[in-house]
Amino acid sequence: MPETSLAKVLRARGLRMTPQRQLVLDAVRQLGHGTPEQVHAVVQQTADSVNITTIYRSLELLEELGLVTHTHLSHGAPTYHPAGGHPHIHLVCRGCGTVEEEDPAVLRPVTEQLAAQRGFLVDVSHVSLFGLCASCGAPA
Amino acid sequence: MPETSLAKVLRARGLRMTPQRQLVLDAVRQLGHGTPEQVHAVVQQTADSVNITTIYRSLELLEELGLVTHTHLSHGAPTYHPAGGHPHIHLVCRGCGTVEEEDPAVLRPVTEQLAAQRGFLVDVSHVSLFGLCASCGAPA
DNA sequence: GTGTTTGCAAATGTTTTGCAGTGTC
DNA sequence: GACACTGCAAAACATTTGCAAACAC
Repeated sequence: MPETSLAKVLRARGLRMTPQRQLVLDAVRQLGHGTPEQVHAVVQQTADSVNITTIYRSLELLEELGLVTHTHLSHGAPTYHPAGGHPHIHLVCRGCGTVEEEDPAVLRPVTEQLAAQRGFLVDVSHVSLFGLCASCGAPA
Repeated sequence: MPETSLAKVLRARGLRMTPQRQLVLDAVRQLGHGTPEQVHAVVQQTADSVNITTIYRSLELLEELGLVTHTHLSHGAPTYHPAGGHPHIHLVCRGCGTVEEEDPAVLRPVTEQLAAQRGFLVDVSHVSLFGLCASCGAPA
């Protein structure tokens, strides 16, 4: 995980390296997964003048560059997370709102069946499952 | 599937039967699945003066009554569909945008594993899987 | 007639866009 | 010194709320 790869990737496209972009990427990595607002909050801890608009634009760019990806969780809130690392699916708890990550391998039986049966190719990198986590599911 | 059950369900709660509510329910059933805007469009074919606000309020009410449910699809767009019928999961094609329905039973292996391993209880009624349908997945 | 429901308008929250100034290369 | 990037303000969009008029019961 080369920390300076961002500059390199940007330059390869004729784009420019800026502190804001590095901060946004760092924030996503630190959060693991987070909404644009959460990313904004983290970035502002270091540079409080960074505008929310820049967060949106940077996230979009980083996604184009393949450094982050996003999914849509419960209420439709977009959630960004680092890409390139291990792929994973999301387990979203409706009780406490916690987001856990899980190995996409658990979906194997499902994806295989859907492919064989329907020809539908599931994009496992964008799967979110809703439900109740261990703490919320077990009554008190 | 009693078509007049709406009036009954409403009355049981001290609520009132209105044409708007029936139209919204009919529209959801006709669409199979649709966003509030799509529902609005369908309702307006019959009564063009119905306000979008009423669509939102009716959908919320119908959901409370257990007659429809909703999930969040790709871009976070809320999608409503009839409830009480057969439960199902959604297969959303990123290529053509088509939404197919599938038997939640295919998820059994996954839900069992997550329950045993993590204590996470998946709500199968709200599952959406993204990917490519047979037509879009197979090149031309 | 009473109380619920509707439609309109305005408020809200989130994301996008335009533009002039700033900073990177 | 060009041109990309940022910040600010305003626009766009989806959804929610307040309120008076209209309708179901």
